[in-house]
Amino acid sequence: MVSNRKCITRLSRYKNALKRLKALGFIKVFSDNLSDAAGVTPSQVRKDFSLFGITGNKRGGYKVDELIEQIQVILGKNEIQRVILVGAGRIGAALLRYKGFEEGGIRIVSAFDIDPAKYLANDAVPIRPLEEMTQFVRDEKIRVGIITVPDSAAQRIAEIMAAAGIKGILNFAPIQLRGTDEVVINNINLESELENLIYFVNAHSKANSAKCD
Amino acid sequence: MVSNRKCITRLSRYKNALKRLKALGFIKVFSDNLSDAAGVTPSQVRKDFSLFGITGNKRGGYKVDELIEQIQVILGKNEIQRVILVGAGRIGAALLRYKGFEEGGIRIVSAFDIDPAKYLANDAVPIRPLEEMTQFVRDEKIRVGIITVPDSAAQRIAEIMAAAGIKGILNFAPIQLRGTDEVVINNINLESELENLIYFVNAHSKANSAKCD
DNA sequence: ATATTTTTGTGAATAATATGACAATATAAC
DNA sequence: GTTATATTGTCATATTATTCACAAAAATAT
Ligand SMILES: NC(=O)c1ccc[n+]([C@@H]2O[C@H](COP(=O)([O-])OP(=O)(O)OC[C@H]3O[C@@H](n4cnc5c(N)ncnc54)[C@H](O)[C@@H]3O)[C@@H](O)[C@H]2O)c1
Ligand SMILES: NC(=O)c1ccc[n+]([C@@H]2O[C@H](COP(=O)([O-])OP(=O)(O)OC[C@H]3O[C@@H](n4cnc5c(N)ncnc54)[C@H](O)[C@@H]3O)[C@@H](O)[C@H]2O)c1
Repeated sequence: MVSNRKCITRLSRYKNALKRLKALGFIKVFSDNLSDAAGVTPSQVRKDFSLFGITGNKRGGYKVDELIEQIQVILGKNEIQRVILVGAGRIGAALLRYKGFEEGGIRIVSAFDIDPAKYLANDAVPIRPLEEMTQFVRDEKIRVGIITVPDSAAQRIAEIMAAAGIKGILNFAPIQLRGTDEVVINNINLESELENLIYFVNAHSKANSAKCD
Repeated sequence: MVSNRKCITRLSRYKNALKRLKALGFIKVFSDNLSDAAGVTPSQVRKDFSLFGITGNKRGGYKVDELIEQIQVILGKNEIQRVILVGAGRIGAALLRYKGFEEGGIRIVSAFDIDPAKYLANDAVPIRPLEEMTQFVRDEKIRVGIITVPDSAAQRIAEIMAAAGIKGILNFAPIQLRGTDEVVINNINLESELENLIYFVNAHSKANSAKCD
């Protein structure tokens, strides 16, 4: 098992780049085509592949179709990944209705909320009472959940998810949920992403005005 | 200038942790309180601070208020950061209406779209025709933009933004926009975040079933 | 057939990050 | 005041990630 976040993220990038290259008619690629398309170095590509036991052909590169297939298997894309979401508010609803996940083999099968005004039993993705979540997760053997509730509720929802058997959580609430041996957590903090960007924009403009001295 | 993404992200985390600690009544903190609250090691905290020239008192720790203030200045939170958004669709609308950014000193001052059905001249955050963006950015000296248009339009919007004088872009479209010397880009790919999570959930369950052999 | 070229796969070298260790020093205890 | 104690700030060390370099292998050219 490769336990390097960045490396897995690159794998997603390679997969996306490969799909573009395939659409452009490429049948095979070399590590430097792919690295170009993915914005990394060729040796990074080869090293990553080596880590996952992906092999190509000396002087022949990699067959695009096979490569996509191999990466997809590593990323679990050989089967549809069923996911639930808790908190059908603004951002939750945006995610629920996004078609792109399904195209990538990720299906949000149900949402849950505490607000009865949000319930929608017969939608493409039903929105159900929170109380039904635990049973649903157990019955459907769901392992991945998305949290889009207010920060004050996030920790509690994470605990309910973990107790129900969820093994991975994508959390959008602006609190840093801590993972355990049992549950992997990926915290997305959009304000922090903006702060990060703003820091670099400011640092950059200072560096440039310094250059002008 | 510190040019380490992770380090800036930690700074956001410290800031958030400090605000929580302050709410709990802390007047001063030590590197190990803070590291606990932020989920890093104490030496990481001190190392980061040292990098930014933040100093405390030997045996006295750091005064919470001063520390928050210093970090906020580094992150540009001493002034309101004005930001625009292009693509007032599902995810764009969720971001537009999110109150949390304003609380953190980040204000989305206007959105832009090509679909006249989306225009809303007199909303809290107006949604205007895309054609008005360039002028708006110039007049208002906006430096940061958020892209929430379909992937097919993202590259073009990024170029228009750059030409108008935008220096930093937070991109939600699932294509990897490439930064330049002039423009910093932070790509958020939510599908890739889910793929990442799913990889670790699967890898973990395999590792555990292996343990059971 | 043989030589030349191209490209992989990987171990070694380098670079980037994080942790550890501890001297310096401020505070508190006596 | 003196001693003991706690905590920072930073340099040394360890760990992790990336790039380099090149032998091995396959394809192509001669
Ligand atoms: N909207 C954004 O653009 C945005 C941006 C960054 C972060 N976030 C974060 O995402 C989260 C959701 O934001 P939002 O704007 O969608 O908020 P929202 O208020 O629109 O939606 C929250 C939803 O969660 C539901 N909810 C509340 N408590 C619950 C509970 N205990 N169990 C189940 N459901 C519960 C509410 O009924 C509501 O439907 C927040 O933590 C917010 O900080 C949102
Ligand atoms: N909705 C989600 O949850 C989600 C999740 C992951 C990624 N994304 C990505 O975010 C982006 C937006 O997704 P969405 O679901 O909000 O889509 P959407 O179709 O709801 O919204 C897109 C908006 O962009 C506008 N638009 C299109 N072309 C434009 C142009 N050239 N200039 C200005 N505006 C333009 C459209 O009029 C529309 O309002 C997409 O790239 C999508 O892949 C969305």
